[in-house]
Amino acid sequence: MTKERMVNRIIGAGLKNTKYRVNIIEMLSKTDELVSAQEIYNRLLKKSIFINLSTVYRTLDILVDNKILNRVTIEGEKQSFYEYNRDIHHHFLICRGCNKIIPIYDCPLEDYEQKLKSESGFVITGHRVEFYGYCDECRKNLI
Amino acid sequence: MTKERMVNRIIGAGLKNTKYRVNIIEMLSKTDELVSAQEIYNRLLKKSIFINLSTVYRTLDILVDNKILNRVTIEGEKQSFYEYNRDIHHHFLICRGCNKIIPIYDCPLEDYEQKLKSESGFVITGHRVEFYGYCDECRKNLI
DNA sequence: ACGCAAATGCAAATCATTTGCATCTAAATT
DNA sequence: AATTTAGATGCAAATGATTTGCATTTGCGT
Ligand SMILES: [Mn+2]
Ligand SMILES: [Mn+2]
Ligand SMILES: [Zn+2]
Ligand SMILES: [Zn+2]
Repeated sequence: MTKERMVNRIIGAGLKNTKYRVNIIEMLSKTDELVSAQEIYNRLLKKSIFINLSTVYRTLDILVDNKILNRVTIEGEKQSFYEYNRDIHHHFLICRGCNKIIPIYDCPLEDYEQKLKSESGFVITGHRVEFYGYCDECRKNLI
Repeated sequence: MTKERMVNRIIGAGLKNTKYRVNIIEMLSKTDELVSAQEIYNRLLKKSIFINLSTVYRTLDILVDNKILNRVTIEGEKQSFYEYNRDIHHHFLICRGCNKIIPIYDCPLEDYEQKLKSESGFVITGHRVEFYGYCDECRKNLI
């Protein structure tokens, strides 16, 4: 993911090319972690990038609206998380021990959605799936 | 669900039997809707039951801790919703048009969880699944 | 009826997120 | 290159759901 491609995605969405937008896209495109707004702010600060927290929020909103990022909400967590949108349908495995969030690039629901559609009359436009449990490491610490 | 059984669930959990706890359990046990704390407050008010909103929250917390109710969070909604816990594993179908939430008493993930367990080394303790789309009625209004 | 721990009411605090408004900047236009 | 202006940003204050501290009340065992 070159800086040029990021700028192209920003401009392509009809947005102004600003350093903070590039910074945020850059950070998220380099990880598959889910990162909160506050954590984005903290990580930028660590790199001496002085963005205002409300600009972080506004930037995230706009980038989500333009499908450059995804907003993800996790059961039991009050803040939202963000990830770079790679246009790869996926779900999450979430450790209740260490709060690690692991993406799963696999979907068990494709067939089921068809079934649901015919049974319910609903037009299904998407779904969300999360698995909860304990990762290898945390499992060991469960006494 | 008789009032006596509700009182038994409360006492069985080691809690004091109070009118508000019974009122809230009673309300939720009579519907399969997901209801927010504020909406619970409003519905009680309509029946001239004058509970304080913070008591609603505290009661919900305790009843969730004691597995008498379930707390449910919905993608894109900031408040939590509550349902009576019937100990029946289920998921939800959510209409993006009218925000109707329909429980689905069926689970497409039982086999998949096993697979995931062996592949990831995770101990899986639960999952969450939601389907989003448009119900019959709202589909018609989609131009 | 008495005593105490638990439950409640009320007001204030908290926390993530949003907003109003003044100022600044990207980038289109002269 | 200077000018213009819509859109972006900073800052402080507002918001909305939820939580908390503390005084008062209530359920329930004695
Ligand atoms: Mn899927
Ligand atoms: Mn299931
Ligand atoms: Zn873990
Ligand atoms: Zn609908």
